[in-house]
Amino acid sequence: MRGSVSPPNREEESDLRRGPWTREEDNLLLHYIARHGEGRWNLLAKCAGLKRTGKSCRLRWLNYLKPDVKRGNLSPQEQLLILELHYKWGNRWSKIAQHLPGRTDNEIKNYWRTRVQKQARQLNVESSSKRFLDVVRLFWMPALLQKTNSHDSTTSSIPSSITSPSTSSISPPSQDLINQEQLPNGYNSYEISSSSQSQLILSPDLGKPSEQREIAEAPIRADDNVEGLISSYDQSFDGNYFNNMGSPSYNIDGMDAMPALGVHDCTPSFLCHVDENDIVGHVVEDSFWTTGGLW
DNA sequence: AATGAGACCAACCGCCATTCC
DNA sequence: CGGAATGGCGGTTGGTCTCAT
Repeated sequence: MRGSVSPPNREEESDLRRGPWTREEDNLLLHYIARHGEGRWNLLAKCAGLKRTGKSCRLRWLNYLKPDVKRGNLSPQEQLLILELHYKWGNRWSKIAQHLPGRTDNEIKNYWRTRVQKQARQLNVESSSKRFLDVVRLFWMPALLQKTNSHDSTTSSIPSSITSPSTSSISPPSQDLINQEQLPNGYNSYEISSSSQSQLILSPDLGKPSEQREIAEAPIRADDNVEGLISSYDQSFDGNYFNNMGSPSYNIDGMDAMPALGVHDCTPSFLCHVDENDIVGHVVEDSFWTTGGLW
């Protein structure tokens, strides 16, 4: 038998506290671990004078009190990494968490359930399905990547905040092209402005947005067959997220992009909406493009 | 100002594998 | 080797917060 702590009897069990931790409990746990280290959680709980199960103490420590636990929103880089790793490993939250320093499996799981699955629901697609993975890979990840670029590059002319695309998508003639930039992986960004807003448009090298309008396709609706479009991307996928001229793509609003899929107009360019409030912190992984073949 | 819906997240639960005696 | 304790994991729940009406 490991250790000498017997399981709580009925009386002790009814005495156990549950629910949110108090500051005093946190202090007890912190001080005990500082002196004696972690592990042997049932014993620890008892010795520390906590009326909690060992499991509860362990969870509190790992998910909240441990000094290296990072707080705050997930950065675009971290989100990218989660999408990438989930694609590889599925719901192996702890394994995924190992690759995001300071993030807990619980946090990643919560992120997946609240953000990612929500998008899948809105698309009427199983979040574990190939189809949804394709959507994530082809539309969401590039949007996040763009957020990453716009946040990381101090010299970039890509605006840090880009407004939501209108449903008409492509700029009317009254809008001015205020900046054009060649981005890595063979696509261009166009920053355009009107009196009320600016938009960032990403596209393969097809010319200015106003010219691209010529080949715009009919709007895509929720019940349209997205699969065919996805497979057309797959066929031409060579490490970039954009195929050649003539293939349709979607409006997409960064993190909140997925609801837009299927309900906004379809255009031959790629519209990003970046909410700068989402951008916090940094993470290291820079391997995304270099591992493009994986996708 | 009240309230209802939805989002978020900390905490719990149940199961399983491992460790220890 | 068997049984009990423990740790770890993924799924779920419920409380709180935010925002729209």
